Formats: sequence, C-alpha cells, structure tokens
Amino acid sequence: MSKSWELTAVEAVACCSPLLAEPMSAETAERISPLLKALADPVRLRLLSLVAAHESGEACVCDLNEAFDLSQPTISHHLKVLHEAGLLDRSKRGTWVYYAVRREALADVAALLGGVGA
Amino acid sequence: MSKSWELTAVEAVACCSPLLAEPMSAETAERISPLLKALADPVRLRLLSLVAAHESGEACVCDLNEAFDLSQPTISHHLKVLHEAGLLDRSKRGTWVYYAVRREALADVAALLGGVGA
DNA sequence: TATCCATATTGACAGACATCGATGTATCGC
DNA sequence: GCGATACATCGATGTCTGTCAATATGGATA
Repeated sequence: MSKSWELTAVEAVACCSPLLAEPMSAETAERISPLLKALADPVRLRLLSLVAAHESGEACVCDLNEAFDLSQPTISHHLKVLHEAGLLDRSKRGTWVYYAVRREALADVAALLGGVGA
Repeated sequence: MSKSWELTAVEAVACCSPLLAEPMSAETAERISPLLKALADPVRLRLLSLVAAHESGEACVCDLNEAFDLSQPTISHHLKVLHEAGLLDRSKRGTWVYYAVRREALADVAALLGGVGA
C-alpha cells in the first residue's frame, strides 16, 4: 500500500528530460520539486551522507540519532521525508529500523540537473 | 560589492566531495543547502529551464514574466534567489535585464549528488 | 502478561517562505 | 525635463516547515 497508486517524486524525475534541455512544464516542475525540497535541508543532507557512509550501506536509526544534536522525533521526521521522497529505503528488522540510500534516485536527480548531454 | 567577500553557495559546493563519498560535516551541509533550496521550487525550476531554452542562452525578464501566471514582483523575487545562489548570471543592458544559466554551477550540484564515482 | 526499548505519531509553536499590491529606481524617447 | 517602460524593493499576509515534549505503537524478553 505504499506507492503503487501514485508516481513518487523519484519516479517522476527518472523519466523527464534534463532541466536545461527544454522548457519544463508546470506539472513536471511540481512533481520534481518535492524531491529537491527533501534534499534542501542540512540535516537531511548529513543523514543521507551518514547512511551512505556505513559499511553495510545501511544505518540503524539509533546510530543516526546519536550523530545529531536533535531530538529523536526530529530525526525520525527527517528520515520520513527522505523515505517518502524515495531517497531512502526502509527495512525493519526486529526492534530496529535500518535505512539505506537509493543511489539510483540520487543519480536521477543528478542527471536531471547535470543533464548528461547538456 | 556583490560577493567577493564571502563564499557563495555555488563556490561551496564546487569544492566538496560527493554526498555519498563520506559523512558530510554540519558546516558543509549548511553551506550547500541554500543552493538546493534555490532549486527546490517549481517556479524556479521552470525559470532555469526557460532561460536555458532561449537560443541566445539568456532571457529577458519581460519574456519570463509572460510565461507565468504570477505577478512581476514574484518573478523578480525568484530570479533574485536563483541569482544569489549563483545559478543565474545577471546582466543589465539598457532598460532590460537578461539572465543566463550558470551551467557549471548546476554541473557542480549534479556532481555532488551523482558523485562521479558513486 | 508485564515491562522495557526503539521508533513513529501527534500537537503546538516559532521562524521561513511564496505571493501580492504599492512604491521606488533607472533608462529610454520625446 | 517629462512621461513611459522595465525591473527591483518594501510591507503585509497566509502557508509551509523544522523543532520539541508528550504520547502511542510494536517487538523482545523475562
């Protein structure tokens, strides 16, 4: 019940031409901006970076909480934003929850901005 | 008096390792997020795209105003945000003001996210 | 079952942001 | 210099967002 009924931001960005290639439609822009909004926060940037830095490629929320001078609900909120944007995968194992970076998603955003052929 | 006294967001992003390469420091994240914030708005995405689409590589504000159903001050505000983030160059010629996309800036952001080697 | 621990959700609040109308500034033509 | 045009700035307003304390949820263990 997670996302099959609607295009996630990541799915939207994956299938559109580079930003600089041609004028972007209002709808495309509306669908893509949530993804960039998710990235446009210093805490979330560090979260992504921290998760990616873990050897296993995934990190437990408990580790992430300790890395910030923020409350547990705040970190939980940021992780939710990143997850719903399609930038983090979430897997619950026992009591713990692990997040992993969806690298293709980031690559798609990079392609949108950098525009391979641009 | 524009920007020589302080690192712009673009200058900040140009000289840091890819997001996924290693844990990002809080300071780096704080310097980079304004650039992503500037991108994280549907109107600004379309503005960038529209400017880039002009043959000359630059667009007059008057053309941009007409492309949106928004007031002139609002467009002016968004252009200012993009300019101050280092994503648009601004040049005034006579009565008109022309903006041009700073492609290296976008490429730097793309490199940060896509991380060449990632 | 009772309890503890890890994480998520809720509700509230302050600060940030997008938008607008009104106004200011600068340039051009007359 | 005067009016017109192009763009920027200002001040106000409603909405969004990051943050926290309190609370809920759900798994593990005794």
